[in-house]
Amino acid sequence: MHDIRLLRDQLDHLREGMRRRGKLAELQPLLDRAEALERERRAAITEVEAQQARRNKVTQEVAARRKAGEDATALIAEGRAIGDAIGALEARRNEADAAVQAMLYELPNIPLADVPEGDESANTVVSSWGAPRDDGATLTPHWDKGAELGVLDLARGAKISGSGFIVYRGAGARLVRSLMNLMLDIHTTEHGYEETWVPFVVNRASMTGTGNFPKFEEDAYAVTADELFLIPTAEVPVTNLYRDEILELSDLPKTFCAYSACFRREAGAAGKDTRGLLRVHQFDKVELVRYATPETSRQELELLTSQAETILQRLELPYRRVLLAAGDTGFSSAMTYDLEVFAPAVGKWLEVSSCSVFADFQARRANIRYRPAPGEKPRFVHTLNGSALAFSRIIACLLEHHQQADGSVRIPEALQPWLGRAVLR
RNA sequence: GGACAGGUGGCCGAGUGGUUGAAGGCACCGGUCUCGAAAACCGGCAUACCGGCAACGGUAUCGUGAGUUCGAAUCUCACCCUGUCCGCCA
Repeated sequence: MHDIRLLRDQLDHLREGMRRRGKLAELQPLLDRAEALERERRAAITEVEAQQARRNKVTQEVAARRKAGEDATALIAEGRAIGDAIGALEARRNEADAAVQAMLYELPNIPLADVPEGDESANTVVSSWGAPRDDGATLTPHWDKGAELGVLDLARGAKISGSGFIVYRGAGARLVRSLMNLMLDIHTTEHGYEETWVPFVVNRASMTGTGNFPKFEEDAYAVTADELFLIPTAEVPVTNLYRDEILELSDLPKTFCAYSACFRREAGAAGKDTRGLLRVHQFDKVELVRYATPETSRQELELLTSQAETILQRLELPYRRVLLAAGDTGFSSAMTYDLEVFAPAVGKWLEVSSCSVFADFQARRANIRYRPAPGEKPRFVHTLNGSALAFSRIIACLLEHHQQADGSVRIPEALQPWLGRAVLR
């Protein structure tokens, strides 16, 4: 969420950010209305407070007269009249305030200066590692290979839950557990992250804090009886760990990693790249989250992304780093790198990680602050997060990229101690 | 799920209708003292918003929301959370 003051002081900046996202035409009317409402809101506040000040004076005078044993009937009547007037004014103020808030919740973050403007066609490959296989036509797609090896059981997943819910079996199930161990161990021992284990359902305030709600509520599975929501990513519970808290400067950067299952309804995505493990309703992921100062957050995005890349290198999967253009950058994000791995049999680059810096967009929503120095006013932290990594697409890529001529699948060395074998056959 | 008890400032804690934004203590910041520190003493010390170039003025905030009242931390209702006991349970 944006600082409401942007609507008064930096409307041009806000407008320019929306333009670079390619959203100005769509959002211009909203911005105009928000700007007008914000003025109305302030006028209403001023009026309400003036009447409240009047009432406070009258009230105090009543007290004084009572104490002196004098009559206060007239004053009490006046107070009653003021009270009625305040009621009406307050309603007007609350209405304007709620309307402005609602609009602010609908405005995406402003992209950083080094984010290219335009839609996804302006996404830029900034680096790459390893060589994608060019013999994809001779390879078996992961959904067939997984079934053949007995590690994937898509049909039974669909039976017990629905399409997009995956059953891993045997070495496949152990592969999930192995990936979790590998990733968490690297991030805790080599990258210094604190390991956390967090709830997979959260309340509305948490979903709002990270920017998932209210705009994207339909993307989440809800436990309606308790008004709880299945997390789409561990980013939600972990970023909200310090919601409504004030950190010390010495606490920063604060860094967490967490495994979680991730739940996404994928409403509206039906039929699009949904084969096999490409797009599923429930998947597993290890997530990295950082709380940073505004001064270091941009640089920490580079660090975070490189830490995610470490995992891909250990898994010996060729990948590329893509800087998302403004129009393709997520709602809450100020700048995002996607990591994509080539799945040769599918013939596509699969997004296996998305690393973002949110500036103070999430921190303002979630009210996460830090004190720059003792006695100084708290400021909003900057938040970052990135998948490192999402398992399902990694498993798809492992099954395809590491396929051998005899139909077996080679297990990268880093994974072997956890999986207890060097080959799936 | 049931029965009690409770939610007050960074922390502890007083406060049951009228200068209480809130006593007192701790912590923190500045000063005196000291070679320096501790102790002692003096002073300061919430947040957000509105108006104002500023000085400053105003408003709100005692778990959350609604209500009663001229006036609510104090009274009423609903909800949330915490603790204890009981029940249930991996």
